Amino acid sequence: MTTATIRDVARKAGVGVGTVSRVINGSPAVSQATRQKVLDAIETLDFSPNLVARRLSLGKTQTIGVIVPYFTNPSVVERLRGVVSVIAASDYDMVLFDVETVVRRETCLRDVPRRRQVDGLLIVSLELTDEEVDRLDRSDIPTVLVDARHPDLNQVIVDNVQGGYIATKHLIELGHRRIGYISDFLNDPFNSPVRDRYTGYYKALAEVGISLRPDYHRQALHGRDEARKMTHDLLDLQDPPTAIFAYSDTQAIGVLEAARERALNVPADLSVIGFDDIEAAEYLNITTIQQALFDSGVRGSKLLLELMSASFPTPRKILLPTKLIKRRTTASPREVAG
Amino acid sequence: MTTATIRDVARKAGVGVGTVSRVINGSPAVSQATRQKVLDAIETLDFSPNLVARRLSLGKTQTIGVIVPYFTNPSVVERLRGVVSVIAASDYDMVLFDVETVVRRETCLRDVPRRRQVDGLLIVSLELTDEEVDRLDRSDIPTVLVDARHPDLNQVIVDNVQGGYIATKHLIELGHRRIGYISDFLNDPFNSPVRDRYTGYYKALAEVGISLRPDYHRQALHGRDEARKMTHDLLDLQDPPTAIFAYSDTQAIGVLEAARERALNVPADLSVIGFDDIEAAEYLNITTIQQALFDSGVRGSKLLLELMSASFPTPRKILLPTKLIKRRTTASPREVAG
DNA sequence: CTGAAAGCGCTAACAA
DNA sequence: TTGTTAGCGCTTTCAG
Repeated sequence: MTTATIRDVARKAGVGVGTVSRVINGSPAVSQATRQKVLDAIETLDFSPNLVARRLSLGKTQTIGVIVPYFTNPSVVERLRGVVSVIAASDYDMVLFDVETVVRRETCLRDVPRRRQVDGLLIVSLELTDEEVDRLDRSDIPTVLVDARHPDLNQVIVDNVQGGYIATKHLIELGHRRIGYISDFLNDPFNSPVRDRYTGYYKALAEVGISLRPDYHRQALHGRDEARKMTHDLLDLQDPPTAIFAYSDTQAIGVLEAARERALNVPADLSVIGFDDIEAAEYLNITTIQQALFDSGVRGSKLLLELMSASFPTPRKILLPTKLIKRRTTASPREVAG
Repeated sequence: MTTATIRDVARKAGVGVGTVSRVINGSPAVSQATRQKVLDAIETLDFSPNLVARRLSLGKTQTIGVIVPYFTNPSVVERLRGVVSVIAASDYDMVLFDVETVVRRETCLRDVPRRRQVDGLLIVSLELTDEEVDRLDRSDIPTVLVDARHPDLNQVIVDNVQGGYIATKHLIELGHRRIGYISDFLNDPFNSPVRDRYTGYYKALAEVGISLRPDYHRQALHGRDEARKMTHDLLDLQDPPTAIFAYSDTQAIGVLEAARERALNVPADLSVIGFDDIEAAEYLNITTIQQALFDSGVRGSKLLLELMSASFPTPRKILLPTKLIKRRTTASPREVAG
């Protein structure tokens, strides 16, 4: 079936295409009678305006691009849920770019703005280089970062330093002195949260005069299994930590697995605290640091929508707080509790 | 910054727009010298073709629409991961339509095809009425259903009857005779998996002469908490079930919660089996029926890609099997194991 | 091999 | 109030 065009409607209704366009777009400058004729023609032809043509003519795509890395990461998905919830309710379509490789990252970041594919861009959990930001600026496509920082861009971020601090402090207050931290690679230039949480960890330790033990910090690629292995390494130490702070809940689950493999009782033998408060953390009763994942997506897309209707003079930053959620994987260490 | 157009490039290179177009599209009918001139102009102007214009001209959107209900549902997300993985690697953009309300369902299903927004449509876990399918057919946009059935459409589905059967059979073989089933509403016209799994449950019971006890089947809206409540109802019965088959892992988690609230030991006091094998099921060691969630997304999008390049004479159906994953929430009932 | 020109379906400015 | 027309930026004949 070949779809009806505005021209077919015009012919059928015996009017010009301009008039049809006016009716479609609800212009008041059409007489009741003509409007009705056009409406009838639209009805019988089952006409609906071709969006692509409309977009070209308007110079607007009515589309928001969302770039996410690792669609496999539960916290990214949770943010995305927030994004979806507001975009679905808006007049915009949402096109999703999943970035898993460096090549794809580059093509997305370069081509999407340049080809005028989208009216606005939301970038989730992906840190940009200055050069990339420059190019973005030049394309003047409104852009908002969620869970990623850059001085020149609008962003919704979480206070990771505070989160790392709270987590570590919680363990210290329970009486732990030997506290490990397992995380993604600290030197990943695109992952500031890892560093920030580490900073918080460090701050809390320093505050009470516990000196940093480099061997208590392990890093690897993100993942449950990697975390499991790092935990074993940590527990193989002469004087192993009595508590482990995991960079993410996913990793905390790996820690728990390692503990189980060694028949270690959590929290009696080993305290574990995660980060994110994903759903699984609740199921598994993992003590964790909650960050507003869903909400960060909501706030980010709302900010973008605002930005698209009226650009701000200077980039706006929204900082979301974190919160300790005490559950069953943390307790005082044996030597203290006993 | 106003982006360069093909005309700017043509002027700069001193050629016609047609030639530029040929270069962009890799037509061999351009001399090496001209090609180089054009390439240079493109380079200096940082030109990239406007996608919307290209789409209008070609009459193709280079876009695949994906309609999903309940982006909150972990198994839907898992399928989506599969979809994303193949679309991201193709030349198509993916636009995501999240459908949470009836109104949105209707607008999506009606407008997306009619407005020529997409070249192909993937519908996940959403069952269509005949009328909706008719309209889809008339729009002749290639469509594939994932986890949803319809006689006239291409589809990737899972053998839910078999899954329900396997689950129930497993419990029977462990010695259970009083087996409950908690699920979404059976009479939801858009949710055939609920009915199918129920059919499997029924078949397995009938096979060994256990008569169906209506009070052993509870239904409610999907959700963990609803499942928790249904479980309490079941356990309040005079002779409560010794095993519960939950329609989904999410619901199985609710069952587990109820058991914990009653200080019931799982699996000693109560066996629980779920369905889907989402990640949480693994963490929580829930015995479940695995279905190829990710794979269903992969298969569905590949089928769609195929369909878009050459339509099939008759709708294709891919049936994915299910598999029992034994973990720690099922065991023989006390009276038998005793 | 290359340029000119006619669309793709719509919007909006301009006349009438 | 309405019809006509010139684009939007690209692709693709059709001549040459």
